[in-house]
Amino acid sequence: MAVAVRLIRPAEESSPFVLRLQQYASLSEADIAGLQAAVERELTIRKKRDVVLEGYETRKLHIVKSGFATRYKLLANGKRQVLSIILPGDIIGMPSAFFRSSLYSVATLSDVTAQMIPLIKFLDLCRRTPSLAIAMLWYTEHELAAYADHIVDVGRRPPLERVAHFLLELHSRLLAVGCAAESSFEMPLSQEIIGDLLGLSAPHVNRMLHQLKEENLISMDHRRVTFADPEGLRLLARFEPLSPTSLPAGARRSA
Amino acid sequence: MAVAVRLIRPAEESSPFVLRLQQYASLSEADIAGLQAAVERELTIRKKRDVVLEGYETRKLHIVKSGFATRYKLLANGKRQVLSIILPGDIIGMPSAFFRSSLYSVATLSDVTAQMIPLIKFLDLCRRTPSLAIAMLWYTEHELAAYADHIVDVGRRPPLERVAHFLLELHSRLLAVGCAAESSFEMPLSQEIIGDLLGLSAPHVNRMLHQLKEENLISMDHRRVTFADPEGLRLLARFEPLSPTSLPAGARRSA
DNA sequence: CGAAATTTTGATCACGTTCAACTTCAGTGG
DNA sequence: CCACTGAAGTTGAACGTGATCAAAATTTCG
Repeated sequence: MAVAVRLIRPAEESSPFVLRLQQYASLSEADIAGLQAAVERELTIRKKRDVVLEGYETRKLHIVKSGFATRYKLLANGKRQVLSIILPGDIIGMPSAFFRSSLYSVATLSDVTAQMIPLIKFLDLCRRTPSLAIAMLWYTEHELAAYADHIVDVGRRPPLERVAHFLLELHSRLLAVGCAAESSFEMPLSQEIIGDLLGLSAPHVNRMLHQLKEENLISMDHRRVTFADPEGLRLLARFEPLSPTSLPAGARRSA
Repeated sequence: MAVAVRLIRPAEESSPFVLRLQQYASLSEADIAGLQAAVERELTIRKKRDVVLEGYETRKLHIVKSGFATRYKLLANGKRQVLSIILPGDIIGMPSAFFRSSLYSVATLSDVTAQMIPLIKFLDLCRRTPSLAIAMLWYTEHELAAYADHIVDVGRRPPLERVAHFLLELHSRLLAVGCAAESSFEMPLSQEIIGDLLGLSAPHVNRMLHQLKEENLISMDHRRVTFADPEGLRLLARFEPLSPTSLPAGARRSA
């Protein structure tokens, strides 16, 4: 009765986004084709550009194919809170496009290529494609759980664990989209951004990173992070991967 | 062309949940009837009970009709992070029911009456009712934005603003479900819980609350909070209500 | 009415910020 | 190719905030 969740034909060249949706609900060839058809255009945004600006209206979704970006908010006191790191397979304009004016800003960290779909078109597609709607619901719940984890991080985890937890989470997400090795990865973020993500100052992030090195849990070379002791790190951070989503029987049935 | 969003017949006795969904997409009588039909049973949970326990599997959604609860996580170091306050119209089991085992715990703060729907049944209903699926997507995006706000609160807002922001947010949510007066409300939370919500210690919450009183922004009598200077409070906290959701034209069209 | 939970208060202290200087690195144009 | 420039990383010292702990006062509830 239990079914393997990730039965995806390896031959097929799927986008990270489609790959991700497949985890949540099985999409037919037609469903995927419909999604592709809704894409209005594919574009590349250069490094360090703003894609979405807080306060402005957006009615577009950008499905990221490659590259990295940050979703953040600037406060009146000059501080910045980074809400999330956007990786391939993520959607820019979520949740911003669902509100009158964008709640947050998004800026690219690297060149980003993305597929643009107007929100209305996307919602219409969801209306016509129940399994896509279900998959999207699942996708958003997943996002919600990630945000919840972030709240716990920032609210109650001590700085060292916070940094450790963040490294593990980033790695597992990068791994899922094929942007990381088994136990090392290229970190596309400055320590200042990590600080703004975790609610710490940049110098303190630096100290915590060094402490993790001293305790032989990680090693760093330029921007490459290697987990010297993945198990120890997981133990320290009490990291539990979010990914293993469970699929109820009903979700696989076709409409 | 612009349509009033909350055109709801006042005569009709709608649940806070349905009222909320109506904001996101127009549901037909049949849609609502279908939702009611999916309810397996209505139940009342007594004060201070656990509804969901972290680590256990849940496959049920509980739509809250009345009462309050907290969604929280216990850390290994004995600390607790409260993720959100659950009010009437909210769903218990979200996002927990979407994962193999529940990510968080939920405990009631007061007696809670709720309508139980098995997740599978609910998803099947979404599959058959596109407008419900769309409304739910919207609902979850809204939840996501609330969590994002929470991250900003805990990560970068100074304690005084944090508490002020929290009071305003709670009030506006209570107001939306008819559990608050224009500028005062009964606060169902101990200072310890507020602390665990905002990442502060209980004594410090106490101090901040007193400071707000001293600055004549609020007044408190037992558990009743009154906004003495709502505008000043909003200014201090830079509070921007999340509620005004904008409805794209497409969302109102029927399938 | 008594017991338990919650609020309030104060004193101490550690943690993490802040700020500034310095170093290293990466990218660019001469 | 190297010198230059700006960004990012690193370090240290001083400071202030908010945690912690404990005790007292008050409220709530059984």
